[in-house]
Amino acid sequence: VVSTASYEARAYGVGSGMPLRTAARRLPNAVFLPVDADTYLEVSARVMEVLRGFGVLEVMGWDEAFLGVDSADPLALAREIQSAVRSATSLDCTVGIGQNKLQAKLATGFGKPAGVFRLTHDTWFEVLGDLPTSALWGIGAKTAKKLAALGISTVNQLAAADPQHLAGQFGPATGPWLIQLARGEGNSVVTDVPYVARSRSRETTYQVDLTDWGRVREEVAALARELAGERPVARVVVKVRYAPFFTHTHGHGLKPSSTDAGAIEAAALTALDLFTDRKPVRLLGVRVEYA
DNA sequence: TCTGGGGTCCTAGGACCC
DNA sequence: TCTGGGGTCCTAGGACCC
Repeated sequence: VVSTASYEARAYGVGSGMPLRTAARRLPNAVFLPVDADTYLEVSARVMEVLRGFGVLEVMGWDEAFLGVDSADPLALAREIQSAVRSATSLDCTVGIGQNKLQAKLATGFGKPAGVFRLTHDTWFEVLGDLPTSALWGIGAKTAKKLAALGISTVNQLAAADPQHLAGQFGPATGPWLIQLARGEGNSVVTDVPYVARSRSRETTYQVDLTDWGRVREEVAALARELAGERPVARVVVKVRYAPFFTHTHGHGLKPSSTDAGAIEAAALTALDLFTDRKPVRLLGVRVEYA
């Protein structure tokens, strides 16, 4: 699928997640480039180093980070950051400014491409109030649809909703959290403490569906072995996507937890044994959860 | 439009215990 | 013989994000 697309390509309806076949049909003369993860990682590290010079940095991915800064003139600081990144890497970036991470994240969307945008508690509703709930960071297509069925379509409407009612519909944590989102309220703590992963996984979609279960076992064993490392594994979860795109998972705990590749492989195969369906397999995945 | 790979967090139901 | 109420843990699935 398409990882990302230039703004020129987006104008023709090509974007992230789209099957390459579809993209090629919409834009037959587009330039298609392979993913070059090593280069992205290297350039990302250079950008992050520049940003670290400006404040507390919380890295969110290859191309995104929160910077914790108090500034009397945040717009000027944003321009400074952009020119520092540009001179170090010749890359453009967008800076979103907010009074918390939610506001900064959403402001970034309004600043693209390569601009600066600022959101505050005072401007929140004026900018976002009439937008669909899916404009919020954390509300996707499914939740937006469910909210719409309850008569809640805009950010304003969600901000005015009853937390108890939404708790009943979405669960005790998620319901009230949705309303906080709509009010522009959220965490403003930016932290640079090194992130410790809860899990690691490997998965593969096969170009030709797997029909031989012996082969399925071999593939799962190989994926599991790739995940063995320094950290003790407490649980192994196997994912199987059958040809018609139905996906299921089964897991198996390791007691005691272990770093041993053989033990991790054995746990994966035990989990795989919980699958009894022998339909053609499109994807296999293994995830290890750390103690 | 026939749908990648790597993650996180929350929910609901069942098992089990007191 | 069948039963309440509360709590914790485990598991599979769902939703979302980069």
